[in-house]
Amino acid sequence: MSYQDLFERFAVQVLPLGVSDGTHSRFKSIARFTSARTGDAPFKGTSTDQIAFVVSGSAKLVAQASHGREQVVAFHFAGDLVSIPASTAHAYSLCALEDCELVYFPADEFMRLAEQESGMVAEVLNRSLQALERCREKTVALGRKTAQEKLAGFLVTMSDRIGTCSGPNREMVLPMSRKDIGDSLGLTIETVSRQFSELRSLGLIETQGRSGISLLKMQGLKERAGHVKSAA
Amino acid sequence: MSYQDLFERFAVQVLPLGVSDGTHSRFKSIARFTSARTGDAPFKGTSTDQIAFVVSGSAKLVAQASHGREQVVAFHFAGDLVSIPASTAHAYSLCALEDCELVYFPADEFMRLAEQESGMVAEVLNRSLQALERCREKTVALGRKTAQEKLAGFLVTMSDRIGTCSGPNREMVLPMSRKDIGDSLGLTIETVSRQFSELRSLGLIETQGRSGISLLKMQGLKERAGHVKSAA
DNA sequence: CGGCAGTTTGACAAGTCTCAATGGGGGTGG
DNA sequence: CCACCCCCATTGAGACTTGTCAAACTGCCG
Repeated sequence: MSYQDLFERFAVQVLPLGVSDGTHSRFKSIARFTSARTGDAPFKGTSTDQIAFVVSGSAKLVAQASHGREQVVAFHFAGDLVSIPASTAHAYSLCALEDCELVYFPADEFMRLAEQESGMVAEVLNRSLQALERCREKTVALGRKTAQEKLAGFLVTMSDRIGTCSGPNREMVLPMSRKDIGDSLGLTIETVSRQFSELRSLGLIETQGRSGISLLKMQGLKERAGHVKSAA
Repeated sequence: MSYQDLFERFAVQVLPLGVSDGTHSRFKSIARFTSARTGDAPFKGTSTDQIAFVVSGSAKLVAQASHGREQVVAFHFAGDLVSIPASTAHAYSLCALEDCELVYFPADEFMRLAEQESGMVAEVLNRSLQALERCREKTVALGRKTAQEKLAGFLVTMSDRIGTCSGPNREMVLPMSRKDIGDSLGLTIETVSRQFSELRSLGLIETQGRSGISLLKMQGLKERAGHVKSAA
């Protein structure tokens, strides 16, 4: 896809309707582009905050702790806007799960421009609040849930984001490996695998190959995710 | 403190400089006020998103999972703006650690008004991004750190927010109990207590009574917090 | 079809949780 | 102002979930 087209995808989804031509072209002048192949981490070691828009593909936002430990902070898909902080206590990077096309900006310039269009800041704020909400939910899972609850909750959440309906079931193709899932849930590969087997033997899911998943009993999965009753 | 004064505290810290009188008074007209005594949770069970400004005191944002498990998602102090979501998979509430004075708003009305002042949305966005950053750092701690690293990191972070310098050391009075700390770090009271003892016997901290803490060796604590080297 | 990376499964170790008892701080009432 | 008492914190022993190490298996790609 041409840079022109990539930018337009960003503009349609993020710039508010009726944005002035001037703002449109100013964003275009500071936009940068990159294609990341699976496994690439284009922002690794960045010394300034970045804002990236995922035009296509999927990616994981990874934080690195000492002793080579990695924590997946969030997964992102086409249409998502991701803020990638410069290194603080932990080093962050955005790593492609599938080949990705990205439009990105230095965060400070992006914010400066955005402030000139109030609808634009509001759009970014909405997306940030959504990211905050997801991060809070992940916090609860990491802090207070068992391995099985973590995986059940993960599958339910993912099916909302990338799943398709198939009769009463939901199906999806996970773009991430068992290691990525483990690094996201604070578990090891082995524990993730054991819990997949457990959910399979409980009849809650079926798997097709390495990445195909069918959720057979959404209700049962949600119950096992350890949510509070009020959440229907 | 009078409602008038409470609102002015909010206005000075959150409304942008040079905001119009109209906006100022519109915010004032939707503002609500409450005083929470230690242990009170004024937004428990709210069915709509709320935005709260902490004028004085300190509070914890708590998420409730099944089986009575609680996860402290964030601690907040005077001057903080907190977004409290209506219940989703988990029920959230803001609970006072010390007596609090709060100014709050229904989130939807707040956002609608904010959008009319671009500087206002930008201010809220900045604060949200800071909250997101803190939440991400917590995610790393919960997912990939040992009990000792969690507590060391917690003490370092808290000292940045509420600590005072005392020669080469940093001192603080923690407003939260061991249970709150455990619920924040995904640990039990007992494990938190054991790690306090361990850090004490390593000569990294001293404690005065239940809540007084002196951090004696910041460098040593940061190393034990499991941060990556690059973070000086 | 063959090789390899990723996944599954098993046995064992370790860190944290649970349950229980003791100790101490700090607030309250005399 | 002091003493008492209750709640929180600390410490200990044993159980359990998850991590670690190792081996076998299997999709998937060339």
